[in-house]
Amino acid sequence: MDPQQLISETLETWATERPDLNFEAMGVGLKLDIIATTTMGQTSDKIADLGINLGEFDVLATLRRNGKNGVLTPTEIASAAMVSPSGLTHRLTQLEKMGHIIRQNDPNDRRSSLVRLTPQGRKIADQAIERISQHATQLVSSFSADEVEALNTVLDKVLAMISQTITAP
Amino acid sequence: MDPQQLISETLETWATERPDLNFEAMGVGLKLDIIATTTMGQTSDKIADLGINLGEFDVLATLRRNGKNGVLTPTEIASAAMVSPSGLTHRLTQLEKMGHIIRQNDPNDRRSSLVRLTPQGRKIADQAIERISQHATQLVSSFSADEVEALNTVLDKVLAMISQTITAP
DNA sequence: TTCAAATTGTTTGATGTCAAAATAAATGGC
DNA sequence: GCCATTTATTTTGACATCAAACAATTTGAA
Repeated sequence: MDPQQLISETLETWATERPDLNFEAMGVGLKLDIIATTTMGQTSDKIADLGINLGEFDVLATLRRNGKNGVLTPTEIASAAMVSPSGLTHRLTQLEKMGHIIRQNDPNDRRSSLVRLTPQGRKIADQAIERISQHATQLVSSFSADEVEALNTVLDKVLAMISQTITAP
Repeated sequence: MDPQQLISETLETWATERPDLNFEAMGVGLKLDIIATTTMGQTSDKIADLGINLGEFDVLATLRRNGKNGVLTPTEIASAAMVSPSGLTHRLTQLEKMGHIIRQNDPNDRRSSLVRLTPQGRKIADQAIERISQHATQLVSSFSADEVEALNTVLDKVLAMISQTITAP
């Protein structure tokens, strides 16, 4: 079913059934969610033939962005990738199997380990980021610079609102 | 890690490592994704004590919005809830266990069935939609009517863009 | 120094989802 | 009317994720 029609129908029928409630804000949230889900799905498709999913890309990207070293601890990666410890362990295991990273002992802390990007992993990360940035650019290609600017401004405001809610639940 | 800082750091470091690429659009996508994920997580928390998750709420809501009948076939629900057939089966099974819906035989088509909202399920749906709409309203409470209007306009434009991409992959 | 508390990464168990196969029934061209 | 095709739902198998329990190690206060 067409997302736009689905959203407008949902809001209209709710307004009929529950005229005591206000659904304008919920409509914004609904749109945001569908946009995010759809675009992320498309992005995932763009890199599928590289053999990685978005979560695994996130790990490679975090390492790739970390300057020349390409070395981080699992804790550091988990924080940057916003993934649970157990989720990260799984991603690292997969990436290690593919040869995109290696796990080494941390000489300073035997509880920890060092995750290092391999040359092959770096290559995959570079190919993926090219496709991902281009796909995003294509999606907003119909917007003017002013419109993108305005969009960024309002999104930043929402993000600030959300951060408040996180720190004070 | 703070989402805003995470996004800005990500964009800055990518710009350093890959100055040949443009990351402005990707930044918009990143913000959208984090906003959607975070707000949906908060929304999920708001209804957790009702014993349902967002997917299950979506099913109840689809039935609740369907006028006085509160009866739909699984296929109709799956289309409206944008969930796979197998995913819907699982949701229906859970909801039936809780007593929020019942599955009846479709007298006109023996392959199909009729999913009916119980009075209990209707009550849960009503409680949930109250909390969800209020939470959304609270999240955009710092925006003026004009700002919400502008946000809706730009989101509609993005949605239209996405629908194109879907129909022509 | 010693040992309780905190930290790090992994394992385990559960959940929710999807794709594909399976099952059952309706439809339509001949 | 027959039978191949389509449609509706469920089942199966796989996967990514998380929370909680766990094992190993470090830290810090008495």
